[in-house]
Amino acid sequence: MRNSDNDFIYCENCYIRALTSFKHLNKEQLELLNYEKACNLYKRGDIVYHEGHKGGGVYCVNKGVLKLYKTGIDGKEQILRFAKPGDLIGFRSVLSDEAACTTAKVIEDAILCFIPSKLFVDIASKNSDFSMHLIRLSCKELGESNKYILDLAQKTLRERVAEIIILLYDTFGVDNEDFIQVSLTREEVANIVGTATESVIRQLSDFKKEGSIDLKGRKIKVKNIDKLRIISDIY
Amino acid sequence: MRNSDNDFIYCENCYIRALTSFKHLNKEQLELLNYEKACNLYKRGDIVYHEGHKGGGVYCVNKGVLKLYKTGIDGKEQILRFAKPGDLIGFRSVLSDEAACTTAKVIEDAILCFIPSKLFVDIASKNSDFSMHLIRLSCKELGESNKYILDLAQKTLRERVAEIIILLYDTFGVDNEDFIQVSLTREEVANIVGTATESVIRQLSDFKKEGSIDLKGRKIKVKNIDKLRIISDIY
DNA sequence: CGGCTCCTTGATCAAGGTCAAGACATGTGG
DNA sequence: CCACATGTCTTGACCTTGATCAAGGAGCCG
Repeated sequence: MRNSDNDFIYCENCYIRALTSFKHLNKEQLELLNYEKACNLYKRGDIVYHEGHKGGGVYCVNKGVLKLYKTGIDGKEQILRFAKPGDLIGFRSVLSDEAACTTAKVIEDAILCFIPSKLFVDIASKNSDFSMHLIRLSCKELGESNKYILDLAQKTLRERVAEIIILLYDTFGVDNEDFIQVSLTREEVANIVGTATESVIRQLSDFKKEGSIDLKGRKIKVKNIDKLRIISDIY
Repeated sequence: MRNSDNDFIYCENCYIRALTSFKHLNKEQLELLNYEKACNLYKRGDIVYHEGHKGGGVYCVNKGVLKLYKTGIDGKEQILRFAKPGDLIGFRSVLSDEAACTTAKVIEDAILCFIPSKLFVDIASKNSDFSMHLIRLSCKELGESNKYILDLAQKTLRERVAEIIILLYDTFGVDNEDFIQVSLTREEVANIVGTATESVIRQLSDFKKEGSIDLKGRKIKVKNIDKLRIISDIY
């Protein structure tokens, strides 16, 4: 984490705010938020918070990309989701008053605004539009987690890898050459799919042979998204 | 579902209410709830709501046990959680305004009180104690789902079966002979663990040979919970 | 009794994990 | 500029886990 007073963001003018639950704040709450929040620059590899620690607050992603993961046997990561501009992270543990159940690590240099628990909970309990938006958020995430449980339990590796490519495609979009705009190591992809690095590599090169994708270093080019959708069995 | 006017439950006197988010209602809201809710008796096997359908409301479990599952390939169920007295089901889809992502099926005869969406959302948006309690609920569930994703992705069958026995133990308790007080078919156990019926059977008989459990029909007697905890690798 | 459903066990097989080795890319210091 | 080290990627060989198939047993009910 780096101090970056010159990067100070005024909530009033923050265009990211429209994407978040904070769009429901009234003027007074917005001023409080602006006053109490702290914006900081984070570099690739920085850890924002650690699994098991009580989070002191919530982070609003203004710029960059993070991965949220749990650490399992032998330190193997299981990536649960990514966070990008407009996403709120750490609110689960703050709202349920439990320790963080994931670790948040920066994978693309980021600007994060920190909002202290107290203020966050305070606003939530006073502003029903805000809190209803949060409920919708956590219920949506819950739906996604439940879906992924089914996938892990029942789908084959091939189906899951196809599904993850689609997820990355939908989450990060593609550049003008159809390369997905995120750079993950093979190991990281494996840690989303829930498999071994070698297995992901094999599956990716199968998809390449079949003409569904192309590979250029860490970048994945999507050539036939429909084929992948059929494989991943989204019905 | 059966009508059961004689089973009518007055929210004011309902001792289950103290266990639920409804304990935060004021007198007026409680009267509304009492007036608008509908209590019904359900028999084992009854389906309360179906995956994919827009839920018309939320159910409060007064008595009985239900399983909540998603249906996967070839109709194979993945059980996500159970609901017992004091639990609220169906609120995820109501609050996120999505279709139900699970099916709710009765496994022990139940009394459920139905609360229409409109009333439920209305109360949530007006009563912040109530809505904060709901947030906490969904965030907790989210934490559990995330934990299970890690388990499915990284743990062996043996570890997962041990873990599920502990889950059932904690959720349903034991009778005076240490038998877990829930009756699940082997297939249902397999559908929690995320594996084949035969694999669960083999693992259970292994645990029996090792002296961790005893089996009597569908009932599981826990003989050495600590050993199971070590196996399931909860640290 | 026959006809269910569920449970159990054995045999077989494939998916995918693990191990090992080499390729490739990148960065560093001499 | 080269030699070397480091980290990631890739491929092949092998082996384990657990899925699948098949058959028989136990319990229950009309």
